Amino acid sequence: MAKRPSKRTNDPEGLRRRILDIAAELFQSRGYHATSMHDIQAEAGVTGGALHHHFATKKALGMAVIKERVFRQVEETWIQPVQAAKSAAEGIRTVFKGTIAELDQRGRVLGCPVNNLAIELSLADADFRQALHGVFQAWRDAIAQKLRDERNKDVDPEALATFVVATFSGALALAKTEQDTAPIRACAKQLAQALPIRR
Amino acid sequence: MAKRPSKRTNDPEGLRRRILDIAAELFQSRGYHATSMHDIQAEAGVTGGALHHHFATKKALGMAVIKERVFRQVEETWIQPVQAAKSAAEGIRTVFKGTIAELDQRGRVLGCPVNNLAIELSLADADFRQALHGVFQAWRDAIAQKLRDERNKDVDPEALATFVVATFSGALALAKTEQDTAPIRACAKQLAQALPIRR
DNA sequence: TCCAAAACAGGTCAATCGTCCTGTTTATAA
DNA sequence: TTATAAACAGGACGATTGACCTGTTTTGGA
Repeated sequence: MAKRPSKRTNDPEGLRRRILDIAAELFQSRGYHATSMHDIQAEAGVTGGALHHHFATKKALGMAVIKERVFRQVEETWIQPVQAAKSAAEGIRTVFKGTIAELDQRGRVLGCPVNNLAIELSLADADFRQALHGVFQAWRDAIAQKLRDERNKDVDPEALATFVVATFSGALALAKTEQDTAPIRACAKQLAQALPIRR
Repeated sequence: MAKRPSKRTNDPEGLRRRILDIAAELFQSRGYHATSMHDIQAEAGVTGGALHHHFATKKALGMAVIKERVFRQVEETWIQPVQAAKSAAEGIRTVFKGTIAELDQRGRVLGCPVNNLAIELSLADADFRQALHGVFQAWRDAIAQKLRDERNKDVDPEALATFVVATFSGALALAKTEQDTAPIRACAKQLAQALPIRR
């Protein structure tokens, strides 16, 4: 018995994931306000009904992007590598090197996903600010914890972790404006001198 | 003879300056895309005709804000103080300290004006990117030149200057998201250790 | 005094924004 | 099978956006 050619197959999780992926991509490359719901609709290939079904408002979509995409990116590119490294300094160096290599390979520098949204949305909405603050905090905490484990009395773990996060975010902002990884390389070099236990 | 009560007094330069001031303020606190021409019109107390007469497009207004306001802010808060300081390290420390004091006094942290616009506009428009790149360059050059004057063989002036600019921008982004100057203080402390000739 | 250009007033315009509506199809459990 | 809710289609909605237009007033040089 031949199956009637179904016109549609419901896949709520897959659709939701596709919308989130596209939204995260567009929010990073164009910014939140410069990306319209229609853009996301067209780019993801979904109808307005489907988009509204999964995310009733643009803010809900933005919050989901932060909590389910941006946070995960920070976990993957920073938190896990730092935890897995044999020392904080080693982990930080590795992440910088990896970032530079990845961006050199790709054409464009889009900047730091957390920082991009943080700057555009922190003052616009309290919920956005809190969510982004949480991402920064987790990022910083992972580095601080690694530094704490090393029990180096010359090191202030919290301050140094904040310093690393700030420098990375700033370096990517400069690289974005310059469309070149040179600023990141300069910061990686200078930061290496400021990190403990050179080896 | 009593003067006829004139309904209007033309003051093109004053009006232009007022529009630029308001636009710079709104672009910094709300962002470029989140600020409408109507917002600027209302906030500056000018008519649509006057606004359009001085700035035909929003982009033209944005470019003028970058070149005539943001650039000037960087000159005043960074370039001049660094040039006037007895050493680069001393100048950098002074600017950080001044920024912290100013922000602690004020309620809100709006972030770095250059960085705010750079992140939102660098990928959106080539002219914006170039203009903002120029501001970053002037900022960095001033610090690099001061470092070069000191002829310290252990210091790479360009790299260290980039490092300082990145750290400052990133620190203000963190402070903006946290609405607290703590990240800037942490960065100032860590940066001081990385600067040459501690005194 | 006269006149051309600049400065400004006040509103219109199509396009686009985010939201939401009604209807249809698909999946799920009884 | 049947009922019920979730998933999705496709557009409509009023509000707002940036641009710009015509008309009036002011200004400064001839």
